[in-house]
This record gives sequence, C-alpha cells and structure tokens, in this order.
Amino acid sequence: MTARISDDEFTPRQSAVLECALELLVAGGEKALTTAGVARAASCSKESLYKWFGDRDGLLAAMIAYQASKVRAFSDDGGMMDAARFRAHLVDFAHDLLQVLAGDVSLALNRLAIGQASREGNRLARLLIERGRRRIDSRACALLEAGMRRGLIRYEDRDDVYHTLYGLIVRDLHVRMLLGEEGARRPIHFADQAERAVERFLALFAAREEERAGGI
Amino acid sequence: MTARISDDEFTPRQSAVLECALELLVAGGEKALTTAGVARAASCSKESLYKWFGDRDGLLAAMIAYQASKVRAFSDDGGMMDAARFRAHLVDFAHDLLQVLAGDVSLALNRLAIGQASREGNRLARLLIERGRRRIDSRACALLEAGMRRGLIRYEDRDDVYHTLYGLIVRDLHVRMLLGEEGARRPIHFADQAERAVERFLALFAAREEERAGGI
DNA sequence: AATAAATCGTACCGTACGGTACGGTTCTGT
DNA sequence: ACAGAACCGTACCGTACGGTACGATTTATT
Repeated sequence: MTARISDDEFTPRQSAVLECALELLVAGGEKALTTAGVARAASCSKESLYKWFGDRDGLLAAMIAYQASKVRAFSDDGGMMDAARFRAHLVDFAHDLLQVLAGDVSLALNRLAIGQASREGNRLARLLIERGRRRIDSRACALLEAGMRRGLIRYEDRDDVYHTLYGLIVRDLHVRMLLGEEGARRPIHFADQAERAVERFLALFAAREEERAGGI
Repeated sequence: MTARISDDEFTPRQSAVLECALELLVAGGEKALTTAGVARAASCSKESLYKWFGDRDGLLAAMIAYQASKVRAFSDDGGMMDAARFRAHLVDFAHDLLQVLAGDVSLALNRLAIGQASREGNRLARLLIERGRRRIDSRACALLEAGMRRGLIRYEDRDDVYHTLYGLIVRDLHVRMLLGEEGARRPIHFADQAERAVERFLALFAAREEERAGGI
C-alpha cells in the first residue's frame, strides 16, 4: 500500500527530498526520475525513500501532493464590486492561470501524469486534477457567481460559461507548452492574452446596460 | 541515424507492423510499447524492426508519420458560400476537430509525445505538430479566410481569431482527455459543443448585417 | 551517558528492456 | 531452377532500474 497520501503533511526532510525530486523531474523528465537519482540528489538513502513513500508511484503521488500544498488557495472578492473591478478580477485570474500553467513544475507534473494516463486507475492524473485543478476552478466559479449575483454577467450553466472562459484564455496554449513548443512559453504575451480573453468573454456574457440596474 | 522519415512511404508489411505497434500503444501506453512486444504482436523479428526504423525512437517517429499519412487533408470550400453555409462549415470543422482529438490513436500519440517532450530536441512532439496539426490549422485558416473574403466575418489577425475559435471549441477538453478523465470522452456531446462554440464564435466575429453587403 | 530509533551509503538481486547475432525459411529476380 | 536477399524466430548480451538488506552513523529519548 502506497503510503498515506491523504495526510499531505511532510516532514521538513521529506519536503527537501521532494523538492530535489521535482528538480530532477523538471530537468530531465520522467526518465531522469530514478529512485537512485533522487536518493543521490537529495543525499538520502533509497531505503528511506521506500519507507516514506512506499514505492516509486507513491513518490510520484507525493510529489504532486507536495507541489499542490505549496499553492495557496485564493479567496478574493468579499468587498463590493462594480463592473470595472469585476473585469480587473477576471483579467487577474486569466493572467494567473496562464502563469501557473506555464510554470516549469506544473508542466513537468502534467507531462508525468499524462504519460502515465494510459495505465489503469489513472491515480496520478486524478490526483493532479483533484489537487491542482479544483483550486483554480473554485476560484473562477466563485468569481463568476459573484458577477452573476451582482448582475454584471448573465448565464444559465455556470460550468459551461466557466469552461468557455477557460478556453478563451488558454486556447491550445497548454497542449503546445506540454509538447515543448518553444514559442508557446512567452510570458511577455500573457498580459495581452489575458486582456483579450476577458474582452471577448465579456462581449459574450456581460449583461446589457439596461439589465445591470435591476431585475430580469 | 534514425532511418529516413522524410519519405513517409511504408511497405505494406511495414504498415501492418506499425498498425500493430499503434494498437499496442493505445492498449497499454508507452510502457507497453517494447520492441519485443511489437515484434511478437506483428509476427516479425526484432532485427527487421531495427533494420526498418533504426532504433526505438525511429519506430515511434514512424508510427506518428504513418498515422498522419492516414488522415487525408480536406480541401472543402470552392463553391459559393452564404452565411448559413459558412456557419455549417464551421460547425463541421468543430465537430471533426473534437472527434479527431478524442480518437484513441490521437490521444495515445499525444501522450507519447508529451511524455517525451522534456528530452532535448523534442523530435516526436515537433513531428506530431508538423504532421498532425498543420492539416487542421490550414483547413481552418482557409475556411476563415474564405469567410473574411466574402465579408461574413471580420478580423485583423487571422492566427489570433483561429486560436480563439480553437479555444471556444476545445476548451480544456483535450488536456482532460489526455489525463484520462472518464467523463471527458463523451462523443455524444460533441455535436452540441460544436454548435455552441460556433454560435459564440460568430457572436464575436460575424460581420454585422450592414457590413455584409458591401465594403468597409 | 546510554539506549533506541531513524537515517545514510553502499552493495546486492532479479528482471526487463534495447540492441545484436545467427541459423533456418520464405520470397524474389533471372 | 537456382542464387541471393529479405525475413522470421530465438537466443544472447549488457545495462539500467526498482526494490531489499545491512552495517555504520547520526539523532532523539530518558
């Protein structure tokens, strides 16, 4: 049984080891992530690795859990919000999303999970979605619901509109980055892209002026 | 040197072997794609594999080239096109795109290329983009340019508008399918999704009635 | 300080895989 | 029909990796 992963607390030593493992993964992909390699890079024994994480798969799962635990969940909104602030929040979200997806570690972990996705169970992929994606989803959905409540946008199916926002922001960039396309990772353009995506999103879903004031 | 891949003609025997290899890859992922396994499944000798494809990487490249060669390039349009036909062409494109991306072999090859993307050079990933993606891109761009020429849509940057169309159609579905998410591959919903995506695309880029008739 | 637990480094084992070699067999060209 | 090439099946080699064992060393506990 592959060690406990429900308890995502790691000792400092274990965290340091996982950090080294992530570095190895980022540098050389899954092929470079050997147990002996991690042990050497982290100056620990293979025996400790197996004791802490069970087996290699447990190590991979721990790396995902560890990385996810480093990303703090946002809880923006709260204050009052007019159309301009709502738009700014959307742009912030878009920019953050692009930056997260373009991160070295994020790309490496996604490549890892996708590479293993054909295996039965899909443990890693499910973990990645559960731990990494849910946060982003919930942040965006909270934002969208706030916009809806204040009459700034109109929609029927929240998930549908969220996925549309996602598509407008990310397009095929994520897959292109996962494939290692050089030109794809130009964080310089992220700000522009975030603006344009939100522009189009609001063009599709913003409530019209006359609706913004009151009822239906 | 990894055999010639620029000449994408394979003998019938080689094609049969590559077919078996693709089956193996789809069934069990990269891990299941061993030279011995391919030889056994295809009833050929490992020596022939190495003679034909050079080494394992050459085999992978040949699989991509072979699969790409099976997909015939569209050359739709040609006839005259009004707004309704243009819309129908867009929906067709969207539907085809979703169906292609959701294909077993497509997903398996993308997983393979992504899993190897961290290696230097990125040969497989570049091959996949070059051979697989370009066709889709060119079909869509031809369609968009035809729509532009006939005054049905208006845009400034063709690539930008194409990527927006792509994002509206695919959203995060491709990555979710690559991660093996069960709910993602529901071809039943593809038709709906294609309709909705085109709807939104036209809401963003369709020329207004008064523009459709004549000049600026 | 003494004892127990945890950890390190290294060595070891079994297996699986990439790649090669070779004898026997089928296909091809003349 | 015959020679030569292509090909199949199998066996073989070296290596690399996952996983285990163990003595030496460090750390924690009382």
